[in-house]
Amino acid sequence: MNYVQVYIEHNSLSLNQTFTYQTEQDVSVGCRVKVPFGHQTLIGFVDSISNQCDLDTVKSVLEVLDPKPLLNVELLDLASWMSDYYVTSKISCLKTMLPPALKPSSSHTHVIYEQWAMKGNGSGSLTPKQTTFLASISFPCKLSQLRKQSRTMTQRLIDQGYIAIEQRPKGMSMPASLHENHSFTLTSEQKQAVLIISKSNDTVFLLHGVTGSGKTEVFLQLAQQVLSSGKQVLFLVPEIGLTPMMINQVSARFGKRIAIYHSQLNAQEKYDQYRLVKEHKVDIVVGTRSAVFMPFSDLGLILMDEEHDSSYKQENMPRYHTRDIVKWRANYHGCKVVLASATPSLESYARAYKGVYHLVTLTHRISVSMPMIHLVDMKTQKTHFGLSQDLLDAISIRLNRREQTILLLNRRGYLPIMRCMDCGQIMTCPDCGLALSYHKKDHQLMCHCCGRTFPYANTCPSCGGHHFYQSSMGTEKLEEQLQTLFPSAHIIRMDADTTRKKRAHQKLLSEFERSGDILLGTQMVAKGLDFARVSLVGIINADSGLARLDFSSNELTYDLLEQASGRSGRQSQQGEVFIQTFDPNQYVMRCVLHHDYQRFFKQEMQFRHLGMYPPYVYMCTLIFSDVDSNKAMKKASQAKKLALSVKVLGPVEISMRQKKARCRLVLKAKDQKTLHDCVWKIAKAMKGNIDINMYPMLLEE
DNA sequence: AGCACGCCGACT
DNA sequence: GTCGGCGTGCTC
Repeated sequence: MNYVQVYIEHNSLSLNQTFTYQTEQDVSVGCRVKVPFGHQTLIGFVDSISNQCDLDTVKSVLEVLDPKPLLNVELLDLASWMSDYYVTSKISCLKTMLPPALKPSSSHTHVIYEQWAMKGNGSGSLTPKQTTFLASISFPCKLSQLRKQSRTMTQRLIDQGYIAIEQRPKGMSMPASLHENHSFTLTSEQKQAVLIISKSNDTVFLLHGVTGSGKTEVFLQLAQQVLSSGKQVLFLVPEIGLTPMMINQVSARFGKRIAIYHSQLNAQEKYDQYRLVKEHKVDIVVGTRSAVFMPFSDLGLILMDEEHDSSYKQENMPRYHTRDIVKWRANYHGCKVVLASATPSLESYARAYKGVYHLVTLTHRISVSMPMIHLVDMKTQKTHFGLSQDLLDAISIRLNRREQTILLLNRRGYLPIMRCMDCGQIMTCPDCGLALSYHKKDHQLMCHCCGRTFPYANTCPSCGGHHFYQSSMGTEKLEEQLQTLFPSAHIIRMDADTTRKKRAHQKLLSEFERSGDILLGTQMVAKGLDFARVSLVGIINADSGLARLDFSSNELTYDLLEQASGRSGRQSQQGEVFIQTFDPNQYVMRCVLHHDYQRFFKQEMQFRHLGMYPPYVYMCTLIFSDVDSNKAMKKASQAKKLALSVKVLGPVEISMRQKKARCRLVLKAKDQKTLHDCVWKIAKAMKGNIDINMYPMLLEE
């Protein structure tokens, strides 16, 4: 008789312990089992196995679900470390590591495959017609497309092996491998960077390269070296939808032995990719946050592009940061890590500054110089619908020259705030207490915090008035107004509303590349896009991020402005950027004006030092919620009494969530271990009735 | 997290 | 007398 210690499928920290069951079946550590637990039957993860037990009541395992462990030793170790490091339940860590298909009680959804034609090395003679047909094909392409052109010739070419067939899950794009035999000439700076990283004995590198300095090529060269030594490479990107060019480049270079893993894949697709890695059938994985848990056996290099990006931090439990996981795994595999960004996180740059990371810098753009920045002082400019005359003139010039413009407005919807002209009331969400936005297309009000929608009746709920202030605007309204100003322009709007459908990103972007004049959108247009004809970027409301008074709002604003600027003038002509601000002397604006990251870093570090914020301290937020706001406050105060060894801010009441009032404590400590121990102490005392966010990137929820 | 147990007030 | 509130504590 064997006894197994299992973690139960409950995310609560109060159940973060093993329970012992008996079984006669074969089981190993890392398998899932079905067990009775109280009045319910649940799925658990086997943590350890023993042949004796000192408990008097032990129930039996009902069913062993996996013949083989789902996770290897490395990943099981990683889960333990994560659970401890982020003060979360171990089961939540184990669950996030698995593709959804392997999560408990998943119903397998079937994928539809489609056939792709690949270039094959066929033999046998061809007729002249067949030869020209074969030459006209740009591989890879969909087989159905070829069949449409000529069914018989396609079949003949397949039979003779000139066309090879590959099964691909439907919807997965196959990049054209046009660049296959392209020669890659590196600038001396790039060569130097590759050399330093590959020759050095250090493990973590911070590659700081201005936008357009060719970080990708450095990545690809490093990856090539590691791949040729037979090891695997993990290439992390912030969000797949926003970096299609990057994916195309990587897959064009490394062809078939690549797995692409991101949140938009369905369960089956994810499972397929997961298995490819597990069975060592691929050598390189390109993916988002969740790809950091791929079951590599022999990892040789981890590349993390745009390392400062906030999408690397998971906002649900467990609230891990990909960078931490990357470093842990690199340490386990004894491999190198390259963190790269044009605007590194203060945390990483501070570490590089201290020599903890090896700093490598790329200062030159490859083809053209950095874009010219104009700070537009909105206090003195005359404006039309929130657009300054300078920016409007610049747009007209681009339209005449058939060049493209990108406009950034960080608010979606039509009217972001509905304030009644009669009583001054703002319409708010009953669940969150935050302002509702009016969306004209659906004719409804939406809460951008929880997504709840309400029908719009053009009536103020408190006084019955019918008039609302029209002063603010979101992307939907901007699009409408731009269209009246430039009636013949082809305007494409990209925000959370227009990209809801699968693959909508790609559709909008390729439409823009083909025939668009103006691309307008929220944050998502600021990053990673690389269009040759874009020579103007306009940032409509550059100050909006600074008003939030979060410790990281300056950093986020600098990052957004610098990244957005980088979209302008990437290939032939020098780009221009118009930043509309009410405070052009603010230091974030000054630093962006001169593309001076160093100066921004030094100034911001001073501010962080004065305010005792990261990276000078380790920080954690604790949120207590209750339908009764007094009770939430009471819980928070109670917890505060336990936090003797660290500095505590709060409790403060923050916005509601799911009809519950919330109170927040912020804990800070100079020493990581002090903070860690203190949070665990509180977590145990409060029995998990608490929302913990270790090392948050933002305070505001 | 669920769910039972248990200890108090107000109702056919 | 009983129904039902939700505080406390247990689940191998």
